[in-house]
Amino acid sequence: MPRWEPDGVERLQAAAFELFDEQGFEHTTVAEIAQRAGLTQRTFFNHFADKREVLFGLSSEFQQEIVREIAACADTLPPLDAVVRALQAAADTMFEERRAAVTRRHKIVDANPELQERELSKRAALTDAIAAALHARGLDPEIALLTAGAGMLVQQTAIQRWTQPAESRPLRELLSAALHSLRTTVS
Amino acid sequence: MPRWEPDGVERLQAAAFELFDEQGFEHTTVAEIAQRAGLTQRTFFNHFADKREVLFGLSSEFQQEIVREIAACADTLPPLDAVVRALQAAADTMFEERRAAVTRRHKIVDANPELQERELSKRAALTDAIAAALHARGLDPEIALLTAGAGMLVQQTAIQRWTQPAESRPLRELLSAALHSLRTTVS
DNA sequence: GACAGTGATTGCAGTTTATGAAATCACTGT
DNA sequence: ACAGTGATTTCATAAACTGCAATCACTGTC
Repeated sequence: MPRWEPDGVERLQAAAFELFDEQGFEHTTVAEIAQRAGLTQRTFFNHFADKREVLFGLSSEFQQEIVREIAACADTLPPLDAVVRALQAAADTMFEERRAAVTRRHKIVDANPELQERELSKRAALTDAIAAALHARGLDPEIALLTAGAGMLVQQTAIQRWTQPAESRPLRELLSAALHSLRTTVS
Repeated sequence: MPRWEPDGVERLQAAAFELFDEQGFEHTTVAEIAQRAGLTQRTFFNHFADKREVLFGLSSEFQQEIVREIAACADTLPPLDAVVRALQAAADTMFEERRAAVTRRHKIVDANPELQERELSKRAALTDAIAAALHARGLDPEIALLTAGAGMLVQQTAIQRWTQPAESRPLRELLSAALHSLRTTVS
C-alpha cells in the first residue's frame, strides 16, 4: 500500500470547502481542515501559503487561459474586444459547466471580508496579466492597463448577474451585454 | 500633568509610518510600533482593527468627501463626469498639498502584498460608496456600479502617473486626461 | 538484493497577530 | 467630596504561520 493516501491537496480543498460552508471561514481552524482531510496543520501550510489560499486553487489556471486566449486572438481585433472574447472562451470552459460549484464558492467568499480581500487581490493580478498580454501585442502599457481594467469591469458585472438565481442566460451572453453597458455608460 | 501624553492615535500612526519605512512592514512588529509611540500593543489594537489599518486612517475621510461632492453636483451632469469632478475636488483638498507624504506612503504600500490587498479593499469600498451615491441620484444600481468602477479606473490611472517623480502636472489635470484615455479606449 | 537518494509528510518549538476580561486612575461634572 | 467616564494597561489565550530536523515508503542504480 502507498505510504499516504493520494491527492492530499484536493482532500484539503474539499475539506475546507465543506467546513467553510458549514461553519463559516472564521469559525474554522486550519487544524480542523487538516484533520478532516486526514492530514496535519503543518502539511496544510506546505501546500497553501495561508488559510485563504485554499479557496483560490483555480485562479491561476483561469489566468493562464485568459492570457493564452488573448495571445491567440487576431491582431486586428480591438484590444477590449479581444479581452472580452478571451473572457467568454474561459467562461465556457471554466464557469458554465460548474455553475453550482462556482455559486457555492461565491457565497462563501461573499460572507467573509478577508476572503473578499483575497479575491480582489487575485483580480488585480489577473488585470496585470491581461495588461501584460495586451502590451505584448504592441499596446502602450498605460492604455493596456486601462483596457484590462475595463475588461475586468465587464467580467465583474457579468458574473454579478450570472450568480443570481433568477438569471438563466449563459455567461457568454451576459459578458456581451455588460460590454455594451460599459460602452454606453462611459461614452 | 495629564495622565497620558495626548494624541495616542497620531503617535501610533507616525511610529508605524517610520518603522515601515525603515524596516519594511513585515519586519516590524506591533509591539515595536507601540513601544516607539510610548504605548502598549493592546492599545494599538484598541485603535486599529489590525496591523495594516494603521496606514489607512485617511481613506474614510476621502470617501466621505467624494460622496459629498457627488451629492452636491448638478443633476444634469452625466454620472461619470460627476464622479471625476468629485475626484478632482478631493484631489485638490487631500492629495495636491501632501504630495510628499502621499508618495512616501504609496512606496510603503507598494512594497508589501498584504498592504496592497488592503488598499484594494478600500478601493472596493469606495467604489461601492460612489455607486450608492449615484444610485441616490436616480441611476440604476447596476449602471451605477459600472460607472463607479469606471471612475476608479480613471483615478487609478491618474494616481499612477502622479506618483511618478518625472510627472509635474497637477492631479486634477491628470484625471481629465485619464478620463479622456478611458473614453477613447473603451469606445 | 542491498543501498543511497527523493520527497511528501510530520512533530515540535517558537514568533506574531489578535481578542476578551478585569483592573487602573487622572480627569469631569455635580 | 465623590461617583462616573474612558483611555490605557495587564494578563491569559486562541489561532495563524515558520523553520528545522526527522521519518519512511518509494525510486532507480549497481
